Amino acid sequence: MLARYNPQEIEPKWQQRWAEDKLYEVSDSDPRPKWYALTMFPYTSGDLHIGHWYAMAPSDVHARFKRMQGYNVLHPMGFDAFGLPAENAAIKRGIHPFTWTMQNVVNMRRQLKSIGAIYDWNREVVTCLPEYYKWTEWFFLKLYKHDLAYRAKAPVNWCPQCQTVLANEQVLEGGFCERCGAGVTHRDLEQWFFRITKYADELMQHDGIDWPERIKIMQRNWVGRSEGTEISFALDHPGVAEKEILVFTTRPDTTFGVTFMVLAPEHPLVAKLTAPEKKAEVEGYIARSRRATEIERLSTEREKDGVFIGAYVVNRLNGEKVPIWIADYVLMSYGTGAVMGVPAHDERDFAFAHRYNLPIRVVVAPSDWDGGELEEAFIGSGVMVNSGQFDGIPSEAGIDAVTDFLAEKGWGKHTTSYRLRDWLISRQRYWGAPIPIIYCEQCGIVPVPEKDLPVLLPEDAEFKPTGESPLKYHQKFVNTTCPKCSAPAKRETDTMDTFMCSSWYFLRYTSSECDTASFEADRVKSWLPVNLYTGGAEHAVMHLLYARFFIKAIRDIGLVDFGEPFTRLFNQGVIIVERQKMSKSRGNVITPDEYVSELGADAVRTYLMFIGPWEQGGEWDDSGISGITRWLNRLWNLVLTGYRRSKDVSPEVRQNAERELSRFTHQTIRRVTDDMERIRFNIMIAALMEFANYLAKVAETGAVSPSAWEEAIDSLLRLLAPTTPHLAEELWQRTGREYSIHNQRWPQWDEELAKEEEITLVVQVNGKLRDRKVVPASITEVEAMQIAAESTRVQPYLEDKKIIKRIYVPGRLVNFVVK
RNA sequence: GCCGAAGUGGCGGAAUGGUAGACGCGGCAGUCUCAAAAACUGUUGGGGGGCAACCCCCAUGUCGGUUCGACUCCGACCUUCGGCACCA
Repeated sequence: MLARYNPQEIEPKWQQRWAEDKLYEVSDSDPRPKWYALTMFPYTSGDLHIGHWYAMAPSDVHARFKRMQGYNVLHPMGFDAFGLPAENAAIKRGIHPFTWTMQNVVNMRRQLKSIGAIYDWNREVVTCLPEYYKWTEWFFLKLYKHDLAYRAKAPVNWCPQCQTVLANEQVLEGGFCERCGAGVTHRDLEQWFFRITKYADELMQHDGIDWPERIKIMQRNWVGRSEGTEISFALDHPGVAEKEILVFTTRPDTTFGVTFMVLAPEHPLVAKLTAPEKKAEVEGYIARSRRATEIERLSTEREKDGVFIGAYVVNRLNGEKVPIWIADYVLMSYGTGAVMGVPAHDERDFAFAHRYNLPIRVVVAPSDWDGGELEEAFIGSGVMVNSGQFDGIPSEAGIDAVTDFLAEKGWGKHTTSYRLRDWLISRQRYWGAPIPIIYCEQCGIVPVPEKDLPVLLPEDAEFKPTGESPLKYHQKFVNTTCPKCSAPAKRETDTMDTFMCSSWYFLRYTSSECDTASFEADRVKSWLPVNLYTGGAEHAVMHLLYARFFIKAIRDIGLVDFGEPFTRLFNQGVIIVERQKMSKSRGNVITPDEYVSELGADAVRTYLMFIGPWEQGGEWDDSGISGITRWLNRLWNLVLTGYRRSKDVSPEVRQNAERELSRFTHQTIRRVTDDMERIRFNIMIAALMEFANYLAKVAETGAVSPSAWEEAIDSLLRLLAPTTPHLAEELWQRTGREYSIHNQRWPQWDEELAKEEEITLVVQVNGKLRDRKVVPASITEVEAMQIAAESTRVQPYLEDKKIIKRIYVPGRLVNFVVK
């Protein structure tokens, strides 16, 4: 009696054996070529959900595939452990963020082990441990020293009721505090930034890296480079030192059409320029705009409103007085925080001018223009009019002509502007890596000396529900002495954005036990850059852009010798539940644990890969998982039920059957290998299913020799090993093969053996399918044409018609175009 | 709103300019069984025709275009998903 497939028994057994044998321990000195397969590490949210499995299981399959191909594979795992939810747990449930996080780590590590992946746990990193964040702080000091970190004012969400800073996530739709419901406003704080904009141009380049086109496009749009002109408008206002306001425009050719100027409400000149009688209105408008989110402010659908502040600038090109307005569709963080209003040639300005009855002056004439008023903004090109000495010039040429003229006069210059802003890393929170800076009254900003790192998070911080950053009220933490002059001084109480922790964790995996450096240079040199980085598509822009910036920055500092951290990138799609992204706060989390304990890790791994293209993700639906379980059972029975050769098979039939078996085997190896390389897991599984179905038929007929059968089974098991590591190992052992299958080589295919002998030739008339003919693969064009023309199914469509064209696609079809 | 994707049987999907629906789920019929479950076998896009082997027409979100030929390329629109800088 054949034993039943029992994953509950074999999976723990092999996981234990592999661990005992240290099968997946990675050696740095292994002479084989290296392959670094990195999966984005999970945030320590508490439980591994099915979305995590969707990220981890397929990437493990690919890493195992590379391993069998003969690479020394590093496929590490760790935890992104700082962040907001830990602090929320502290406030809500009175549990310390460290305790909460480490409990989660323990649970998630256990869950991760159930996947049956090749993680080498000796290399695990946990970003909230001092031995890790010491080096996060160290990197901050490096960036600071090389002038890549600076302080500036920036707005934060502020709840006046709770007296606290809120994350965007904590602000409900309509701008209300999630905790108390009060209206959230923005408040400016002095904060730390990294100069990512210094690398804007380089970040737009993705030369030499194999990334999905859509991700590259998103990153380029995020950086948003735009060529234009900075124009100075003359300012002469009593009691104001500034003598100009700068604007950025991509359309200097329309400068003669300026009829107003718009400043961002946050613009520093607004307070100085506002006329006394306008003060109340302006301040009211500013207060309102401080409550709007950036998405709201930039929406092109929202009605543009604004307020005249009662002051003017002068357009130097024509000497005209131009009224200054403020409007919240202008952001302080883009360009110069000021735009010139050219209603005739910009849609937003047109709407704005209409609303407030501002003049609309045409300065670029549309080709069919009658000199009258415009129905809508004309944003195309034409001939310049009403533009002084530039009249008659085509507006495209006018862009340079006006810019050159302005530059000559010292009134402007060609410049490049970016949508990308510098990276704000300050967080007014406890649970993050402290920013290692000390403020001394005498010496100013003083970095913590490297020998004093890490700046430790105090364990006994208070998590008052209405407080600000707990560090701010922790006297022992705040009060220190200046490293330079030893006078009493205060520590920075903000911590770092967690994207900082995740910008270098992949370096740490190479040297996780090293306590004398952030990483060992020779180990990073041999492992990095990462060969294949996989993770959620939700990280397409921010994390991936920050990590690229970080590596470029430390390359220029001289710490690494490469500029791109991830050679190949693959973003899997998002698993959604009830049409929404899975998240604890939405309460729609699907845990894999029950599936794993009931059906086994191999079944869950396989199912997740089978449900569709990995990059697409999709709605979670477990209705098909039984198909995978059935298939694994069939594989078990197929391999373990002894093969019986049929006696009444002629030598000729046997020879044909064996040739066909070998062809199918080699075609399958080719398909599976190709699908693995191209990360097309769903059709890879389908190919394996087809192979297994075919083998079942072969077993039924018994037409091939036992040795031919064994050869096919051998290939099948090797092809299965990455996807179903436990099942493959068990079957490998039960069929008397040498432990471990995971140290075996990936099978090779022979192109000759895989070759088809026959093809189906499709015959079309005017592109419509009319017949199919099975013909030898070696058929010539002349033969194919003849067979096609002679087809009795095709003939009726050719009668009384003239063939005007014959199309032949070798190995595929013949198409007669008739009239 | 802006940026990036996706839309194909009852369902997940396959087909990357050349046979639409591979593979799987579900359904239906059968085998086994006292019965059921499991397992196995067959069948399964819609409509029409034929006793039958089969044949014809329609069909890839909507509308239009390019091409001998379009799920695939181009344009417009609709719907859904991801991101929008403090969730990570």
